[in-house]
Amino acid sequence: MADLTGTAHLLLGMIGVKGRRTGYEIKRLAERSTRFFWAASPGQIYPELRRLEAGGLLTRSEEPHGGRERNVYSVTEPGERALREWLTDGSGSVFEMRNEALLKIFFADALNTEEQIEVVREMRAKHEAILDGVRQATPPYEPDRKFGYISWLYGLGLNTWVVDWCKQLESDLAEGRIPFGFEEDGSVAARPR
Amino acid sequence: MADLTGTAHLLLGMIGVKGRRTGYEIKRLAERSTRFFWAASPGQIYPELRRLEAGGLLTRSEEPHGGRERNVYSVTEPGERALREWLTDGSGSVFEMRNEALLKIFFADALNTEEQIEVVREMRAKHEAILDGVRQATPPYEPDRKFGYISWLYGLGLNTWVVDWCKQLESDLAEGRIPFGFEEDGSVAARPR
DNA sequence: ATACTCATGTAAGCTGTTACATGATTCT
DNA sequence: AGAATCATGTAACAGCTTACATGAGTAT
Repeated sequence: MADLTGTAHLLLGMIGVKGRRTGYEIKRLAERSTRFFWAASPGQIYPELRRLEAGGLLTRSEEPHGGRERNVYSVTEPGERALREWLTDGSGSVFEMRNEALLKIFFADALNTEEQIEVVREMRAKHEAILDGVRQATPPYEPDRKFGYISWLYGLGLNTWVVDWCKQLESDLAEGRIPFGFEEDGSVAARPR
Repeated sequence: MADLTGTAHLLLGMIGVKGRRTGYEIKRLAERSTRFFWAASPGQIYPELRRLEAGGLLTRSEEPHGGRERNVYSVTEPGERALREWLTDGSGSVFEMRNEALLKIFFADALNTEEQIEVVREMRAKHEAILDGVRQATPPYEPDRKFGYISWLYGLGLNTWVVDWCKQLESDLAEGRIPFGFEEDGSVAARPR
């Protein structure tokens, strides 16, 4: 089977580590867990499940619920091997970020102080909203599945850090206490953080 | 002009806030500044500049350097308005993250302790590499452009936080000191971080 | 009866990347 | 002379999102 996409690894993991599942279940699971660091949309999930089935990494069993269609997927041996391989291959892993609010901050020299503060506030609001989402998605107690909880803690910690960073910057800007002063001699007087 | 893409805002900002520039200059600037939170590839930059010109937000002036083609772009009045509007519209801003190493951690229950630590180490290595890149891109002294420096500090701070988080988790795993214990009664004894 | 959730999927389109192509200039 | 950098661009493709379509079961 050719190179797997990000979504493929997500599906393989969800089914391989957490057990046999339908596309719908994975969709909901992803919405409340991996969404913040690895999003997956239904338009991607369903076709990818079929591809993985065609590639022999998953098997599908039709288990209708009444007259309602339902496809439950399980991992095959090759699928399990592919999953383990991915988890342990030490490959240079993808890390990407798109932060529009930070891009605005990058260009904020063009704004007055009021507006600058507003941009930072906007960024903080964004991450506070994410924090709300993370908190609502507190994982259930599963002693043999600690790593769901660990990555949840990451989301909590990271976004809290960002919110604090914004607060600090907001107050620095509001009180004219410019964060790190540029000295007359050209040196940068970095404020310890 | 229709809704602007992310790249369009980047270009508008680079030219509008930092002054008239060629596509090549923007490409290099983005590589050492916005890359970490808003990437842009040449295959996107050049066509988008042309689109913005066609839309009347930029003007192009041909200024060949010897026999070497060179297009310098400046912001028009509508372009400046569009830039200001974007910077101050308080729109719900994009924040996206794709963190493959964290996805592996999410599924790490399927691994043994050795392998789990290795996955975390991988994640740390990634962010240490990013930190190197950020440090090498230390912005120059520009007293009237503090916000380039501020967003640089963000990159420094954020990635340092992640590296520390990984270190903590690694040692917790290595010393069998499992981070936050699940108690017999089902409660979670969260270790303060 | 109605709305919501379960459940699966497709089609169109957007955004972006990678790889390639071209050619001039400058540095070593 | 050769390598690196300046400079612009295109073509193909990958990946993902949005919106739509369909229909059955369940709760109010």
